[in-house]
Amino acid sequence: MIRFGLCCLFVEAPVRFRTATASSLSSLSRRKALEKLSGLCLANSENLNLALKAVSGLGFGAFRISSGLFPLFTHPAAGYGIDDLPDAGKIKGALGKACCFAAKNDIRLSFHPDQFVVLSSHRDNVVANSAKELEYHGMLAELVGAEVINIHLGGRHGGKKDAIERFRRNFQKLPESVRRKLALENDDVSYTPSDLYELCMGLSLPMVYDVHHHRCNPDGLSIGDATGLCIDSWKKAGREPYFHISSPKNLWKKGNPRSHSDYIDPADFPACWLKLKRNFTLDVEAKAKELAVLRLMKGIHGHGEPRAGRENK
DNA sequence: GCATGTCAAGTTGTG
DNA sequence: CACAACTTGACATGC
Repeated sequence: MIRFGLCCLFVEAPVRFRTATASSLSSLSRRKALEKLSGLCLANSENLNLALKAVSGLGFGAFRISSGLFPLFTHPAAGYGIDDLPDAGKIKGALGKACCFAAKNDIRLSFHPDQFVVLSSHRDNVVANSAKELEYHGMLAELVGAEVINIHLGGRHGGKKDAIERFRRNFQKLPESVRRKLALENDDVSYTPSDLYELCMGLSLPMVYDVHHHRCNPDGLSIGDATGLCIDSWKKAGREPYFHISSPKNLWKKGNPRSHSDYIDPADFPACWLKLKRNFTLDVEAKAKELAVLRLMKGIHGHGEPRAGRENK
């Protein structure tokens, strides 16, 4: 069984998350700023409940929660703690409700902190900010019962070998509560599944397999082989493997193949995934959001096998 | 109202 | 060297 996952947003379902800019808050008193942030956090926590209901209603089994759920939480000037917010109690209540709903309806929750989290950076302040950001995600994950915080390894200053060592060192300094939720994903320019596998197994860190990134940044492994490595890394912890899929804009023609298209081209769905005996989670990264997930589900379950294609490239 | 420029942050590759 | 790409849209501003 494939557990299909939606990433962060909806295009059709009336669920929207709110945000604020640091500059707009800077003109307010601290008290006013915290009031405004509190309202946004509460609205977003309630919107998360709407999002999970929609996810469940559409028949999806996973949801990636936007990192912006608490706007500007780690910002150097505008940042705050949850207990600084006037609505802290209500916010925690709404998140607890989301947690229960997800558990009851078997919705797997994850986070994917953005590109600013670079544990392999050679710059101390970048690493410190990354740790802060991960602790924020860890706190939210505890409150909503999210299982996975998925990140990339990061840059490769000084060569991949050195960068991996920096990552290892900085990873080990993170609180245990954060470490046990982290997962590492192959990226589209630097680190391939082969680059990550040994590190992941050594740190008991599961590996998220993004097949599109693997096609952009290949390592000689077939998709089947890389899928196997990913499954291994999750099996070790007795957890369900996690994959990502997306299709490039412009159908692999010239231009940047890295940007995402509205829908998943059925030919981009690896045929070998249909033969897997074990359950897995598949996040669908596509601009048409829930419509793209629905279309892919229909393509897989409704009309037999998708066309086999690009098995290794 | 509505159009449009702007948002905290890192790293890499392209034109 | 500027800019786009990475989960992206929503907010703030000015007409």
